[in-house]
Amino acid sequence: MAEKDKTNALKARLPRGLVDRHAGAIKTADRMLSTIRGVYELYGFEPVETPLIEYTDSLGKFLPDQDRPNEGVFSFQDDDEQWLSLRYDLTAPLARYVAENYDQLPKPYRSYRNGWVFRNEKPGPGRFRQFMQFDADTVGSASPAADAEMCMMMADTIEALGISRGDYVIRVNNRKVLDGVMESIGLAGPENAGKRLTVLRAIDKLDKFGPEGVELLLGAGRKDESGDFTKGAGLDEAGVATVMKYVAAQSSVGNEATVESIRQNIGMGPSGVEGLNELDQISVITTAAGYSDRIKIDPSVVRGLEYYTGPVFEAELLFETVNEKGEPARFGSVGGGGRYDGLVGRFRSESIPATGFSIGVSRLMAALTALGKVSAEAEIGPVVVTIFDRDRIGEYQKMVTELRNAGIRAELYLGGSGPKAQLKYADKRNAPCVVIQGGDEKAKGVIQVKDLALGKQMSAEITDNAVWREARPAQVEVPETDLVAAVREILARQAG
RNA sequence: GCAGUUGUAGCUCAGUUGGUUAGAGCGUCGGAUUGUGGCUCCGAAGGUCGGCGGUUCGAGCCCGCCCAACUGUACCA
Repeated sequence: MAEKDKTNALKARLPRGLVDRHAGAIKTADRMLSTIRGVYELYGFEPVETPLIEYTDSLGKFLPDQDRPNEGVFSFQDDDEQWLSLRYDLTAPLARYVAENYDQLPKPYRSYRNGWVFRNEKPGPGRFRQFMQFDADTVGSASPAADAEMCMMMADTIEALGISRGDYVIRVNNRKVLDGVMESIGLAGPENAGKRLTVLRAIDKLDKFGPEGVELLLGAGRKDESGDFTKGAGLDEAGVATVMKYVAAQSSVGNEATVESIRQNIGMGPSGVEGLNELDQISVITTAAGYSDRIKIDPSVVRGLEYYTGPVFEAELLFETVNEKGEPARFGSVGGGGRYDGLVGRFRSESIPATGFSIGVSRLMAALTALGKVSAEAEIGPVVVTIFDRDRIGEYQKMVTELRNAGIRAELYLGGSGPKAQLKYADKRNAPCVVIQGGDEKAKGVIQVKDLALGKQMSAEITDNAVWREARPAQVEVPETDLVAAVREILARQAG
C-alpha cells in the first residue's frame, strides 16, 4: 500500500464566488477599513456589530420553499426547526437590532458597522457570494438633512480613500418621484405592479445600455449580444416618450435645474411632488455645504426595489481602467443606499424612519488597486535565520529570540532542506536578510548576515555562477554579539 | 433561469483527414555547485485528454446525453 491512490485524492477546490485572501489583501483591506471608520467617527457615528446569522424572517425573506431553500440567501434549519439565514446585507440586521433595543438607544440612533455578507447568486466579475460591506445608518430621523448627510459622508469617504474629486459622483434620486412618473403614464394601482417593476428596471439600465437600450426595454424588448431576448415593458409611444423625457431631465446646470426640469415636464401627483420637494431640500443642504460638484440629482437612479421609500443614492466611480486581460473596464457603483422608513417598523407597531448607505469594500478595493492608490506589492517578510548545523538548532533559536526581543520580525527556518533551499525560501518570503552561521563561522565566533535585496541588485551584473557564489554579494561577517546591530543596519538601509 | 462559448499537466496552450508510447513553454522538485536566493546547463515528477455512453479494426479528435467554467442577459430582497 505504498502507492497513494491518486484517483481518489481529494480535489482541493474553492466554491465558486468565494475567494481566499492573502497577506497583502488583508493588510490593504485593514487600512481601508480604518480610513472609512475614521470618516464615520468624525461624523459622530458609533460602531455596533450584529452576528452573521439571523432568523430568516428577520431578514425580510419568507420561509424558504422546500424545493429551493437557498434561493438567493444561504439558509438552514436550527434544531428547533426554525429557519436561519446568513445575512445578505447589513441593513436588515440593523433594523432588527434597533427594534429589539429601541428603548435603550438614543434617537436618532447613528451607527456604523462593517462585515461579511453572503448572497447565494451567480457570481460574476466583481461579484462574489461573500463580500464585505461597510454601512452607516441614521434611524429615527425623517429629515432630508439625514439623507443629505449620508451623501456627503459617502463623498468624504471616497475621497479619504484617495479617489480624486471628479473621478466619482454621488447620484441621488427619490423613489417617490419614480412613483410619480409611473402614475403619470397610467401605471398606478396594484394591477400594474408588475409593469411598474419592469419600467423601473429599464430606467435603472440607463448607464448600462444607454437611452436606446432603455427605449427598447420600455417598448417591445431588447436582444443582448448572445442573441437572447429580454421582453420589454410594452408601453405605448406616449408612455415611452414620457419616461425617456424624464430620464433625460438631468441638467448640466445644476441640481435645482434638474428638479425644475422634472417638475415642468412631467405632470405628477402629490407623492411625486413630495419627492421633488425632498430632492430640493437635499440639494439646498448639500450646496450650502459645498458638495454640489459631487452630489448630483440623477433621475435614472433606481436602486434595489424592495425596501426603499424615499431618497436613494449611489456612489459611482467614473474613471476607466483595463482589467487583467487588457480590456477596458469600469467599476461603476461602489456603494449606495437610501431611506427605508418601513424596515424597522416591521418589528414594531409604530413606523420608524431611517436612512443609510453601504460601501462595497471588496469592489472598492479592486478599484483602488487598479488606480494604484493602494500598494499591491508584497510585504517585507521576516528575517530568516538559516540552519547549517542541525545539532546546533538551539543556538539558532537563540538568535531568533534575540532579534524578536529587539522588535525585529524574525523566524527560524523550520524546513528540512539544505542551504540552497533555505535561501530560496527566504527569497520567497521576501525576507530583508538572512542570518547564516556554519561550522566555519561558529569556530570564529562570527555570523554572516546577507542582504537579499542588495544581493538581488548585484546579481544582475554577475553572470558567472562560480563568481556569484564566491563573491557572496551583499554579505557581511560580524561577531555573534553584533547580530541585532547588523540586521538593524540592513533594515535601515532598505527602508531608506 | 435563458443564450452563447469553452473544457488536454499546477498555469498558458499545441495536438494534422480518426492511426503506434498525447507534446511545448512556464512553474515545481533534484543535480551540476553535498556552505548561499539570481543566470546557465542537465534531469525528474506531474495527464482516467471534464464525465458517461455510442459509432469505428482503432477516438483527445466524430455523434448523443450529462457536468463544470467563462461571457452576456435576467434576478439581486
